[in-house]
Amino acid sequence: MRALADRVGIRAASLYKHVPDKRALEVALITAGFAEQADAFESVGAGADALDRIGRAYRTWAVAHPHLYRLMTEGELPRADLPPGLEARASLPLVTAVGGDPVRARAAWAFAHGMTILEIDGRFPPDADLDAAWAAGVSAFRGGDPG
Amino acid sequence: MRALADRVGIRAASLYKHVPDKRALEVALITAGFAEQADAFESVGAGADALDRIGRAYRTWAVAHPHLYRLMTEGELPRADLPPGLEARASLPLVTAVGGDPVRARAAWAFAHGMTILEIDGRFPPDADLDAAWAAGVSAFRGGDPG
DNA sequence: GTCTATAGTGGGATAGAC
DNA sequence: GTCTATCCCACTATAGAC
Repeated sequence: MRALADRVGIRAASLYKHVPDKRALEVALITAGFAEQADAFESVGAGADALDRIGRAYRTWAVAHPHLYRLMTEGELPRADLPPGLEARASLPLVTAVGGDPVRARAAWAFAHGMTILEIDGRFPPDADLDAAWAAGVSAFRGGDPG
Repeated sequence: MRALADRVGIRAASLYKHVPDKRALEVALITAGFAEQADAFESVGAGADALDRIGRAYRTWAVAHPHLYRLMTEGELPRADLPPGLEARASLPLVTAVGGDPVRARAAWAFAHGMTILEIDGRFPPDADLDAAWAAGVSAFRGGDPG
């Protein structure tokens, strides 16, 4: 709260005239983040390479907002305090891109999140080719369902 | 440190007679964790379903040690303070299971980590079938490389 | 190797004047 | 809506007696 107040140019105590507590502020940020993500994913459109383009949009957005991405994906999601339908709206493009199967979409999301959070946390070896890893994952989830 | 001291039955200050600081303790825990993981992954053996069994071993171990798993995968990895070769030993079974391609192994690891950390953090919807999602991911990375 | 006591830091939040 | 002043708590770590 103090760091934020510094950025805004006021004292930390003054923030509590605008927001009840720290968590409410976080929820507002998370809400804005999901809305931005939804816009980004919807803008890639449909087509054969939709999954590839969603993957790129996912990574690009997260790397551009690493702290917000971490806030959005770590710990309990405050579903009750989020605008109804927002989470579904942000995830719909991916579900569509993998053919409508929510199970497959969940797996693809786990891959994307794993790649992203490991990159943000600097966990990959310095020489790792992350573009290639993303391509391998996207290609794995693009193919027909053999299972 | 106080919670640990309580568990051990001594005062927090006394811990510093055994370990220089908190980080050294964490590094010791991380080292033990990787050794345990390596044992678990090596014990699945080779074969056509090695990838499936490694996936199950990965998830089982992580869910059994959620706090240690988080400690091992969050933030910077203290590579310089880890026993040489330990990280490689823990990851070798996966690399072998995906056919020796480190890029493909990296993608499969990202999927496994994504599934795992999202499950530990309770981020999946309550009705999500995680067994099915794991199966979908494993099947995606088991198939031949079309990309 | 254990203890008590304490230093030092940081962070969330409130009270009340203006 | 901003400020100053302050409270309260949690936490890592050290000093020094035993």
